[in-house]
Amino acid sequence: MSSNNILDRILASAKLSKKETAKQQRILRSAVDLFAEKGYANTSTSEIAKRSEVAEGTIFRHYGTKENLLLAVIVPFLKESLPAMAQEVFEEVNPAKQAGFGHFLRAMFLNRLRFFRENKEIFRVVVKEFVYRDELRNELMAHINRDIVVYMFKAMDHFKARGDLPDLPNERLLKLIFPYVFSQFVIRFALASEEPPVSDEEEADAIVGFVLRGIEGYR
Amino acid sequence: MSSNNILDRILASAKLSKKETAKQQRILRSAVDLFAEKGYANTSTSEIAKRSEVAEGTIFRHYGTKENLLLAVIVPFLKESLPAMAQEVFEEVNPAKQAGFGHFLRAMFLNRLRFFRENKEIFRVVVKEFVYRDELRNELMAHINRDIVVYMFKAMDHFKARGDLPDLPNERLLKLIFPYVFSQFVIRFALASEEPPVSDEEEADAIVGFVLRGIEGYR
DNA sequence: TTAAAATGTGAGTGAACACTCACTTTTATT
DNA sequence: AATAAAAGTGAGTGTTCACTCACATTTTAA
Repeated sequence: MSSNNILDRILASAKLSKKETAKQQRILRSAVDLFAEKGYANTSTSEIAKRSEVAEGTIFRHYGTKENLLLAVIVPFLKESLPAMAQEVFEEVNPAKQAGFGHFLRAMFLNRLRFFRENKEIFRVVVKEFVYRDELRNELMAHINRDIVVYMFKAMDHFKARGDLPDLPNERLLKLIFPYVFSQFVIRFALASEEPPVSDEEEADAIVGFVLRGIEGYR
Repeated sequence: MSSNNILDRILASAKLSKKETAKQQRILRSAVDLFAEKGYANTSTSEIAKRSEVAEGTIFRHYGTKENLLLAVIVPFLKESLPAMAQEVFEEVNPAKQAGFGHFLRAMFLNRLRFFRENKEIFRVVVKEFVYRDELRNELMAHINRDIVVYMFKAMDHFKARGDLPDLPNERLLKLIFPYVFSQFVIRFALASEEPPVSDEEEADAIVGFVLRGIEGYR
């Protein structure tokens, strides 16, 4: 393995993609399903070939290695889900336009809830491998800290200036809020076998309410 | 694989254990370290043999299969950590003796924090495999629901009767509290590379406070 | 229409894997 | 001290794995 880190390789491989063959799409679909179900390490390339009704050689013609196939699955998801938290969401969910931190948090929660639901299988793959592979996790965390957390801090400063958020250090606030919200996604989409029979809005109200009251105590 | 479920096999294999050889202990130690670091699927038995300075055959003499070795690692931990939550903790942390739900929760948090810290490596193995293996997770969850949740519900009823806890359905309360508390353990011991420079008591106060205020809103 | 490039194939390959077994060494029993 | 039982060994085994490659088919470009 060369000196490149994973994210560089992710971006590089994403650049290469022109158009996907029908067979490529079938390969990716099968890979996502199998990785989500049994994990990367327990899925063989011959199994993926069989399910996609494709010769095993075809997989390697397009992706070169099994590892690259995993990246081809994860890349588009990360490219959408992580920066989205920083850009798309921050526009749709513009802090300046929101009535308060609660509304902002609620909008973010609902936005990501729907995105993860639409990409449930890939989310499962990412969670599994995030826990399983230290190297991948460390590089992802570095990326998140570098690019995403900055935006969250900006939003928090905004609401703190408006007196809508207690004047705790940003880092402390994030550590109180983020694990709680994210654990809901992990439980719902990666661990539980089925979703609870509650509307998204009710769920959002409950969780945001919980978080807001929890934070308020520090004022 | 026979009709036995995992937990039955766990209990059966635990029954067999008489006394451990020095080499057996070295094997278990190496297995824990390697499983925690790279995951079960990415660790080979020859690697475990090498690190424990033991012939590969010795591993199979004692454990029969690689899968059984994993169970031999996980069993004692589960036998201590899960029932402990139901018995030891509920005696040491007797609901009737606690000033209130907050004190009870705080005591439980500190108790498990210390236990997981002492068994950090095994905790990492369990978390990794819990996320990675659907079958193991489902059986573990069934066990937790059957044996542990019952105790938690009893404690909650106790505090509700004393008016120390809002009169929400137990299930709902648990779903609000448990993910938050447990995610703290997962982040701290399974995902983060080092522990934060905060005293256990401060951490307990922060988290319990957060949870209590979050719940109180529902009154 | 034809050449070239891209896509697709599946038998084949070496390495790694979990596990076996005939045998040796150590420990426990009398 | 003799014997049996338990623990330990490592070369060997069959299987599975990711990956290759010479060739076939399809698509694109001129």
